[in-house]
Amino acid sequence: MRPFNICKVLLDGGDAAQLAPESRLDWQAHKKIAAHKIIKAVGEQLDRVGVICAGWAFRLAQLPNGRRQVLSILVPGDVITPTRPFDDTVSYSVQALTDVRYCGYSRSLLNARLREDERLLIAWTELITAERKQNLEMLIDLGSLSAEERVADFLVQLVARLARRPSLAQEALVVPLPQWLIAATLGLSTEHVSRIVSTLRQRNVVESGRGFLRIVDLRELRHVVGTRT
Amino acid sequence: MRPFNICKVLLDGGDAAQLAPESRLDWQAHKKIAAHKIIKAVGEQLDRVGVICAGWAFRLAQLPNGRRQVLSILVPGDVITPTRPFDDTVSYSVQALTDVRYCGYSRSLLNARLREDERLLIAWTELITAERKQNLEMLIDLGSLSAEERVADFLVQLVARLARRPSLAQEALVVPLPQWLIAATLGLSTEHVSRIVSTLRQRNVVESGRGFLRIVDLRELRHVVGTRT
DNA sequence: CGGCTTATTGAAATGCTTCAAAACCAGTGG
DNA sequence: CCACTGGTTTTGAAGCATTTCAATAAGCCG
Repeated sequence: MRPFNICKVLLDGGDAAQLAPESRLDWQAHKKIAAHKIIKAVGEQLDRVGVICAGWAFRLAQLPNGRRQVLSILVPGDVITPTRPFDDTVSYSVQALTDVRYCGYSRSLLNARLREDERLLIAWTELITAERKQNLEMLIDLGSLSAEERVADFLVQLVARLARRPSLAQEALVVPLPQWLIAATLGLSTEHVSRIVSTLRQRNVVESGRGFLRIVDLRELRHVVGTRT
Repeated sequence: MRPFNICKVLLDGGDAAQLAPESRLDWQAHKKIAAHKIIKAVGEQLDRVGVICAGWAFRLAQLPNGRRQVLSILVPGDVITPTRPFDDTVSYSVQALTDVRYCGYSRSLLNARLREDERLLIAWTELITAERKQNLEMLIDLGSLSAEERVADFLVQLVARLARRPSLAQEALVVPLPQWLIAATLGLSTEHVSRIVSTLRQRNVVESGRGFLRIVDLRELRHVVGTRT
């Protein structure tokens, strides 16, 4: 597996298949991280901007009271710390969900290129805008939707994101998410998520198993969201 | 009231008092908008980047089912569309809460300056990062906190933001928010917000009246958040 | 004043959580 | 290869936080 080139990722909307690294960005050989390990811890200093080449990860906020809120799910092609070409500290930890391979590019070189190349700067801006939009959609979900609608919308959004990555198209409808992760993302209890997934399974909308979930009837899933949305 | 200069806003962390416009940014005389009017509608094209000079506003998502989710509160010095120096369409409407004065700067000239001046680009990046952080904090609130904790944390965060603006310091503890707005921000019903505000008032933590709320005991408010956070 | 938006309060309904217990599955070491 | 272990999923029942419904009161604007 070759690394994602961050410039291509930026310019081609985050897919760009697997291209050779561009020497000027001072590419760093990809690192491998085992499932459940922490990729970036809170407060860590970053001199590199990482892109996920393979595997899934998630961004997590640990609250003092022990609760955990998942802030976003990261899939191959995603930039691990998108707001960080200039800023160099991590606010929320990023953890591997499955085994993950990612590679890093020099922050300072990337900065320089962003200023040289307007197209690149625009692309990077769009990357951030997209992330922001995801966050806002999530906010709307948590603020205005019922538990079932949240689960449905979450899956619909996730599938939409994956569909934008041609290289992931084949497996796009199987997501490697355990239910506790979905619960922590949507602000629900794992038990309730289990109940919701059960009913969806009975209606043949999804299949599920230990640690994964397969979308069978995307149209119906959209309909669940649309029902009250 | 003189307009906020967007460069100063960026470089000086969003305050910078009221400075004369910088001709190179093609400053536009500030516009006045009455309370409750829409400043920017969804889908509108923007050739200018706006900064609020006076008054409060909010960013709103209108759901098909009629529910409304407030995405952020905007105070004087805030950039109305922070991700839009490059992108030119509006995803969520922005409405005036009180009477608002704002002024616009040419998007294209700002773009050019961002590329010329590294300090400015960094400052702009930080602006976006701050916005993003606000969104994520909100996500954590909605996902993990009880209703009372949400209200308390919301106020604490808001006061913290205002405190960073020296020019607003005097009035920093009176926020012109009707309860329905707080409810729509935190994903609660207005009735429940009313109940929560009532108990806070009985405990002498806040005072409240039609359309405003005064923070009396910030320390206690923080304690409410800290209790379970 | 009259009308409209905002705030308050109560009682009933509900959606979700919590607690508890069991089944299940994947990996580990004997 | 099997039994053990730890994490995940499932299911049930009770409890609670928040919503909904309904009705009233209270400021504010023309």
